[in-house]
Amino acid sequence: MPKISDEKRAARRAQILQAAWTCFQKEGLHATTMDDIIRASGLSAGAVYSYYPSKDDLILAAVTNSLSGLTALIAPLLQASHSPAELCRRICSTIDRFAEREGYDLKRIALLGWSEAQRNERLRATMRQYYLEFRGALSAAIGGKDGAAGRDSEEAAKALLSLVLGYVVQSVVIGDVGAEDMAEGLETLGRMMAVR
Amino acid sequence: MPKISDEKRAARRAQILQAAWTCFQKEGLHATTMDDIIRASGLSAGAVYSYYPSKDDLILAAVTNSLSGLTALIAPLLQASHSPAELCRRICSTIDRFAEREGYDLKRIALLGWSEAQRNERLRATMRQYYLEFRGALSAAIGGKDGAAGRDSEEAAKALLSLVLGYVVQSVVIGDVGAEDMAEGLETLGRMMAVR
Amino acid sequence: MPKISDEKRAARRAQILQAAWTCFQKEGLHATTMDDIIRASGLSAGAVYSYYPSKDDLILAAVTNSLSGLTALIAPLLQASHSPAELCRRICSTIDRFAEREGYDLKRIALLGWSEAQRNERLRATMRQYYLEFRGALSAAIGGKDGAAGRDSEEAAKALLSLVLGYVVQSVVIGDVGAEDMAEGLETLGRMMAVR
Amino acid sequence: MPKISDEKRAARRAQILQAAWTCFQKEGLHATTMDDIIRASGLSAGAVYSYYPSKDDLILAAVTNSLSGLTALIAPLLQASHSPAELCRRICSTIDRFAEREGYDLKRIALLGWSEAQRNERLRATMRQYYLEFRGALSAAIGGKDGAAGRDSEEAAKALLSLVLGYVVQSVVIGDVGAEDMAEGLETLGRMMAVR
DNA sequence: GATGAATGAGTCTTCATTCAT
DNA sequence: AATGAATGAAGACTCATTCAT
Repeated sequence: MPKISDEKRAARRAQILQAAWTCFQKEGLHATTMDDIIRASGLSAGAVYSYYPSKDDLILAAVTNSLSGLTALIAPLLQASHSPAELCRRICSTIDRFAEREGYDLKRIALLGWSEAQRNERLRATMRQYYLEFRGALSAAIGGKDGAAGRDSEEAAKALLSLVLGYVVQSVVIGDVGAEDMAEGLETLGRMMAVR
Repeated sequence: MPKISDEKRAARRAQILQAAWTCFQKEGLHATTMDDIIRASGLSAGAVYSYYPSKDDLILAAVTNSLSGLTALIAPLLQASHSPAELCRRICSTIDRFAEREGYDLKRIALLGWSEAQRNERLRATMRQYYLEFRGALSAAIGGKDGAAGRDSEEAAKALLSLVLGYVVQSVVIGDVGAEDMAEGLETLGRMMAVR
Repeated sequence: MPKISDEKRAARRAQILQAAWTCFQKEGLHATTMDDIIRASGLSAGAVYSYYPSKDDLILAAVTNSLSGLTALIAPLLQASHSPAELCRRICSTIDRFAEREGYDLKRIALLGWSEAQRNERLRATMRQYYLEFRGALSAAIGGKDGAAGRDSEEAAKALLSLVLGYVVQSVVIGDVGAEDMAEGLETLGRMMAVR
Repeated sequence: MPKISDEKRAARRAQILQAAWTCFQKEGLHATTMDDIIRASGLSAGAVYSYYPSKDDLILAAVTNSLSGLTALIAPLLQASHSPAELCRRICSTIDRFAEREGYDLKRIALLGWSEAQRNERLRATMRQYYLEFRGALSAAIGGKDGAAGRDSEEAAKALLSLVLGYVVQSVVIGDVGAEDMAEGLETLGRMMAVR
């Protein structure tokens, strides 16, 4: 029987993760020092290190956690039957809503994560896996509609994922895009190609 | 060594930038030390610092330089009349080709830049400006075709840019996408929406 | 290492300050590197920096500390009633004695401090305040004797302070003066002026 | 026959020294970089180094030069017959006047020099020699009056020199003293001792 | 003689991590 | 289990001096 209950442990981990998130997104992954996180968490250095044995673990956990949090929110959207544009709009909106939570902006974390993934093997593998699964779900959601899964819906899912990822980039780097833009832009592009 | 010629100066700057690129993309922006760059450049610390007064300047120059190099390659594509899917394919292909140059991968630099832009004012402004102009050119290239500029082609350009940015992200983070996927995926999505 | 006691903290600060003093007076303020001090203190770089956040802080602390140490020694002299010459002799002797402590020469520190004060705002303010107070006490000690405070004793205090400061300079730069010289020199000057 | 005339050489040396003075007094001896001096002098690095082979030489030259400049101004005062107080007033006034010259404050240079002398053998020897001679002249000027040179006038000269040196320190560090204060303060002290 | 670009050892400081208490 | 003081290996940057042209 551990001296500390499992719930307590989980609560501590969440507390630390929350502090890390807040710091990471405010300062970036590298400009954030362990001391920043330690202070923000209200715990001692030793305590933080007993829960997360290194800064890299904390980064991995922060990214993983935010990714799976998002998945939970998006999964339901993929069950219903929507047009690609509608699906795109809903996914982007959901990301926006997720991003608005106190002290935590998923979009910024995402950009930080992609950057970090380039030199962090474990993080890269985790993110790769996540995006692969997400894209698979996207493919199923699209392809399921007309039974024509396979190559076509794979490519469509890649394009759709790009729209979502590109939306995140534009939001953070340019800042003047909304979920509507993606959906309606996609429809316009569709019409332009149909005209031919 | 009396006054150095302007060409020589430019050559030195390029030499340093090349060294910085190589290191940045191999190690990431922060894991790369000035010492790495100095050693890779074959110059002394003082020499490097006399050309670029700080690491941040070097980062800004590396990103700016890669962005404008890309612009030069992409601009011609925007003059010809292509369908959105075709345009998308060509842009992505061009990025791929640009990325294949020795010791220099634009896509990775892009991800690093987006991440860094979040805490580097100057870099953020520079990138924002660049993407805004690129998207403007995209809008003109699309809208010009059927005379329907304005809101519609703005949104279409936003979607198209997302496709390209998302392509970059998927290339680096997942690694299994090609320019074809974006183009054909977009066409499939168009068909799916037309069917309705 | 859990919370350290206040005495221990103070002891550490003193230990570092002592190391700094020794180095400063041996090498001068700027020729002394933080590494010198760190090595002399027997602590690690991080430890030293956790007690004094910068080299400037260490300089300020070293000067302030030596000034206030001296004050404690001189204050009693100002209570008793002495002729100006006698007062001058006693102050200079006290400085000499203070200077003889192991690894610490107040006179040299003083010269270093005056020099540094010219480009260190905080140090300048601190020293100015100290000398002003010391001169005030001198004025009171002199003026109190014959009830003639005011302008006269102010000027006399300025002259007396000069005698002391000049004694410090001559001691360090020339090296052939003693407390006696100041006292008897002053008396001689007095006699020379009285004769007229 | 040198390629450059002797006058030209001397002019160049003076030009460099003037630049050095200005920088030294503005920034201090160590905060002034050779580059500062080089830029202020309007010459090239190589040129400056051909006239003064090191920064230490420049420091020594700047201090020596200012000391001998002062000597020239003070020497005449020592010829005339003045009371000690009067002599003190005149010397201090002369220093003040000397200090007011454009871009050059003797007092500040003096403090910098004393500090530097502690770790610069050559500078220390030079200054020591200068002050010894100055004090000798002082002793002669005082002692000459009543023919009683020797121990008494030696001590009186030491005290008088202290008055002057202390005046410089108080001027720079406190800032509220004038030549009058020294003279009248000395007279007051004399009277106070005579009363006894 | 003059130039100024280049050198590179040396400076101050930070910060992820450990471990004695 | 928890604490937080201590560690020390880097890191970014500077600057007196040199020497090829």
